[in-house]
Amino acid sequence: PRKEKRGKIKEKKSKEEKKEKRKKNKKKSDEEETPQKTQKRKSKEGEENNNNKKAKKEDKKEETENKWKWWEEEKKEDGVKWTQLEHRGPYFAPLYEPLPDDVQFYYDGKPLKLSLATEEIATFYAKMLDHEYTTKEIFQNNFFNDWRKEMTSKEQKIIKDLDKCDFREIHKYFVDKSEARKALSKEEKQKLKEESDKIQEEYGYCILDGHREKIGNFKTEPPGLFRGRGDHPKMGMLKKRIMPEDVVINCSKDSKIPEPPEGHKWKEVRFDNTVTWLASWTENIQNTLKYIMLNPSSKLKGEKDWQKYEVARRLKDVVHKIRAQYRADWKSKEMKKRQRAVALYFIDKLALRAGNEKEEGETADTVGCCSLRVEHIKLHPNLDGQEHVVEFDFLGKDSIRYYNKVSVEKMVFKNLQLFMKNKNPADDLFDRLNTSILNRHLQSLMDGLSAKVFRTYNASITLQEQLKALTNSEDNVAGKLLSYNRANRAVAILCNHQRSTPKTFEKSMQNLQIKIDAKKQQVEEAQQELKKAEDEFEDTKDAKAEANVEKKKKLLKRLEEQLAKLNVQATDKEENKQIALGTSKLNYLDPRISIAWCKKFGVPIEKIYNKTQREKFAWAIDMADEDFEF
DNA sequence: CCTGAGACTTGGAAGAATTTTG
DNA sequence: CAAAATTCTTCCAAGTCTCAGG
Repeated sequence: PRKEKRGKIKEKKSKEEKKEKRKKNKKKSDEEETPQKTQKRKSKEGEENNNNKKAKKEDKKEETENKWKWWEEEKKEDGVKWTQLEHRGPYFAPLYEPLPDDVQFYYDGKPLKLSLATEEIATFYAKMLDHEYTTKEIFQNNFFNDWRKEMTSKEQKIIKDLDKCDFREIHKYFVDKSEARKALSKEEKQKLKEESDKIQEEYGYCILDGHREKIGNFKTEPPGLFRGRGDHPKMGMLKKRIMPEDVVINCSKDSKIPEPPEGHKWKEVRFDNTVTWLASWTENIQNTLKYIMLNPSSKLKGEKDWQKYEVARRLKDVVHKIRAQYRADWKSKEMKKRQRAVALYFIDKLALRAGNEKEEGETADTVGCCSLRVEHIKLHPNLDGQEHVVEFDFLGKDSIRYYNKVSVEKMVFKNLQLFMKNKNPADDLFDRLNTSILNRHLQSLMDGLSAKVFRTYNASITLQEQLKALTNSEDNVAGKLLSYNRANRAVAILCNHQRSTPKTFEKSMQNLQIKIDAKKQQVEEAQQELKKAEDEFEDTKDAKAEANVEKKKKLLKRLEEQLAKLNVQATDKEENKQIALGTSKLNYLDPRISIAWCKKFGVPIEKIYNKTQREKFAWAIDMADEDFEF
């Protein structure tokens, strides 16, 4: 309680202090708004109903006024995460609604009425019918196995072959249903939205140390079929419905303890203030825990995030020493040390993940640095004019392929040859190393250092360097944003953050090209018209003609700018085809670097961070000025 | 040291909402 | 204004890493 008080007082005080600052900021950002935008807003004003607008405005006000600036408070003692935690417990997935009687399941061509539980599981499969998953044998087998377990003995006797099961009518029912939902009237949609807002309002927040904080995932996961990524041995297995009896609640002793749904009990209620989760349950596929935790905008998550970047910044001070040491260790007499040094080199240079061991047969076969196998690399003494080239080809996290050809130092190359000698393709490359050995070593080099810190550090430092190299202060905002995206992209490539090419990519690229061509045409026409106007002015020398010249000049300039913008867009799009920027932006790049860049070059923060991102990075937005250096 | 449990971060895809376009 | 395109949000799987206990 004492702590809480102190926090509150501090908050109040700081609020007053910041009021001035905020005012200034607001003015500034208002001014910075483009005229276009203001105009749009104005034109909207007329149509939109006043009530709505007012409500929105108040909403916005509240947002800025009530924010908890936890980063201005003193830290809690080690290991204690909160002193007060109150919430409503998870929101449970809706119960199964039976199919209407005219929607039937067919076995061997004949309609078959299923028991409720069996029918529910059948709908899981039916819903996925046009997904590639259902064509895979493992998926089908796992599903059928688990499905049969839940059948009545009578059903078990009849349903013996998945190929004889016809789910198409059920499938169609759900397709139609989702179409119908899309086609609802505005009012009906509004009503649905209000209902979900109400649930969000009730279950989506908790009270943490006197502050209302948003929860990240307040709903239990609905039952369904497990979809792993890549070649997952468990794909298609039945994910069971979570019941209150499965759920452990965590909250503070003196808080209002959440009520389980009527007729039910919690598995357990505990009061553990050394952890950050509000509720947990064990998931039946991998037998691991799942948690309900806070939203990234919360203090608990934000503080940790901030701390992560501070650790990475400390690495910056010692990284030269560490690099010198692992280079020296390449020549160590101890095999163990050599392997450690080469692995660390990969982690540092290529931003590979640590690579924990995984239980065989339980998950897809993926690897990281320490778990690389001989079959994952090829050594080329010479390749495409480069020496000592290592060709990596393996599946990493989420079964995303890592493919890279890297020219490495001679000593690394020699070591790799040594590590691979007399081994089978399926043998571990670093047979004397694992993540715990590596991390123990790293911890001894710097407090808080582990393998993943290198990824954070290299990502952030790369962004900072790239921004420095690419940004041209003469550019307009669009040009600067292209530079930002390119810097971001360099990081995403480093971290191997890939996405599948969007389905609409080719088409939208074509459309853009058409637009560019049309704009070029316009520019040419405008040039001709300007010429004509100039000639006319030459002849007549009258004021009207002069004004006309000015007008045409302006038009041309505007068109040229628009063309440039389109070209920038096209470049950006093409370069981004298979790169996913989101993960690095959200998890690896110290937000203060981006914010400092925005401030320095007069780019509004909203251009690089959307609302959610600004909420997550509120701490950074508040504390970073344009001089921030990572 | 090794092992497994536990807690927490990181990841792309899919679905929903919003904006742009024709 | 509807359809298409784009952006944002949700979903939940899959990593990392620490710690307790043998």
